[in-house]
Amino acid sequence: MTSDASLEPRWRRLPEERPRQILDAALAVFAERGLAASRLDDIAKHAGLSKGTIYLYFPNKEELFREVVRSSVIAFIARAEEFVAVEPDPIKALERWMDGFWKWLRSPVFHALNRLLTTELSSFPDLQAFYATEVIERAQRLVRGTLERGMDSGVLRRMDPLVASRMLSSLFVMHGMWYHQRESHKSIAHIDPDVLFEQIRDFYFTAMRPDVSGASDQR
Amino acid sequence: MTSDASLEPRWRRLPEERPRQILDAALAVFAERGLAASRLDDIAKHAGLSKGTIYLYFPNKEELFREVVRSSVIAFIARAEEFVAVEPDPIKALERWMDGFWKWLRSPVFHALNRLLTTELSSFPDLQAFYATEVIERAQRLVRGTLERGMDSGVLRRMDPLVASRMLSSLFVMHGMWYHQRESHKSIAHIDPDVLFEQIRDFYFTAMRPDVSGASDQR
DNA sequence: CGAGTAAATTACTGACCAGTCATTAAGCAA
DNA sequence: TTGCTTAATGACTGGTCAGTAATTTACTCG
Repeated sequence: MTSDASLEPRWRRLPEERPRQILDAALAVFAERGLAASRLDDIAKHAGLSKGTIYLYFPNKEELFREVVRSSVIAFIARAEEFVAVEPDPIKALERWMDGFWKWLRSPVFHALNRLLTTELSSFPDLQAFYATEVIERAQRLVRGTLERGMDSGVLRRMDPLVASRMLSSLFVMHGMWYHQRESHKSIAHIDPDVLFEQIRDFYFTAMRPDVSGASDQR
Repeated sequence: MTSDASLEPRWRRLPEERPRQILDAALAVFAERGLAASRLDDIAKHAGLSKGTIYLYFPNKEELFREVVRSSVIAFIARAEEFVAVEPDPIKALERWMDGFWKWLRSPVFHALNRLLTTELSSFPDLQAFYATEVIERAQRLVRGTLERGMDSGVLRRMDPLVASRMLSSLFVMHGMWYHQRESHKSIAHIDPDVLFEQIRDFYFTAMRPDVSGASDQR
């Protein structure tokens, strides 16, 4: 309409930014419709590009998917590392982990990634292996270490730390998933996320409180 | 080859059994590939039929999917009802519920249904509503009642029973999901399901054991 | 400014698959 | 056995979409 608008180029050359844009758009679209139902044209439109452009940066749909998962998983690891405070008090360290974890679980990226992983991962053994070692085992090792410190110092009851870490994850991850499905989980829908967090945290620490006999320090 | 074989009809008329056969096959195929990636030809082959036959019993793919979910969910409810023992002792009642629930969670049907629900449910508001009221709320009400009885009689610590039931479900459902993803969850892979069950049950009951101080008031 | 090149677009093709329908065959009844 | 009903088949069609390639457009540098 105006001369300003007519001087604007229809599109710009941004080879540096394209991969990131495409991956972000692809994650969103894949998460909503699944791998098979996602059309490359939709991803392109979502990224404000044309389909052909995607093929300049990724060889095909499947490889784009691989890269989406890989990059998201790596982002998760990076973030997980942040949660791990260099905190001598194991209870405080756990609380910081829980807090960071809960924030992550409520993010759209977790929701998207989780949906993709639960459905498509079995078709991609390489991604599955990557996820198993680089996310699950790594995160578990991290939490387990803190839990062991808590048990050694007597602020947590003694039990298999691997089991203890699995229980912790169960509670948080499941609530994270429900949080994103509030439509079907009405009992969660109206509860403030922070309250939800406290419920989970308190429940866990109650389960882990030291045995009756040594009632020295309680949190 | 033999006269016996040549006398066998190429196919049989079984109008009574077809719908069930098709639904079973469809659940299996949908669960493995998702709605969009599942080909009607595959479902037909899986059921030992031709594609055309499916269209004699279901108007289209989407409606077949709806019916698959509906019938599976109804089967779940029926089964859930079985778990609820008419057991006066709330602890024993809970244990029976846990046992039945854990068996169900480990079944292929749960795995299939769960995958479908997490991915496709958002596109089917009617199914979502059905699932919310007929499964989640109903099951929750059931467990909550038993928990309340346990709290009243003093064998369980007092807390919001709705929260207590959510925590119970979290632990079991999440472990159920991991059980079906043992490939990615190596720490679970080598553990006997019964041991896993005991770990979850014990953890939960420890979390719910009555407070240290007031071990007196029993009714 | 052009001329060159790299980025992005768009129109196209071939494969795939949901849904249809004309044909075949099973089973039944007389 | 024959003829009728209807279950079941499978070849076919039309639309959709991944991937390609010819073309256009933005940018750069002499």
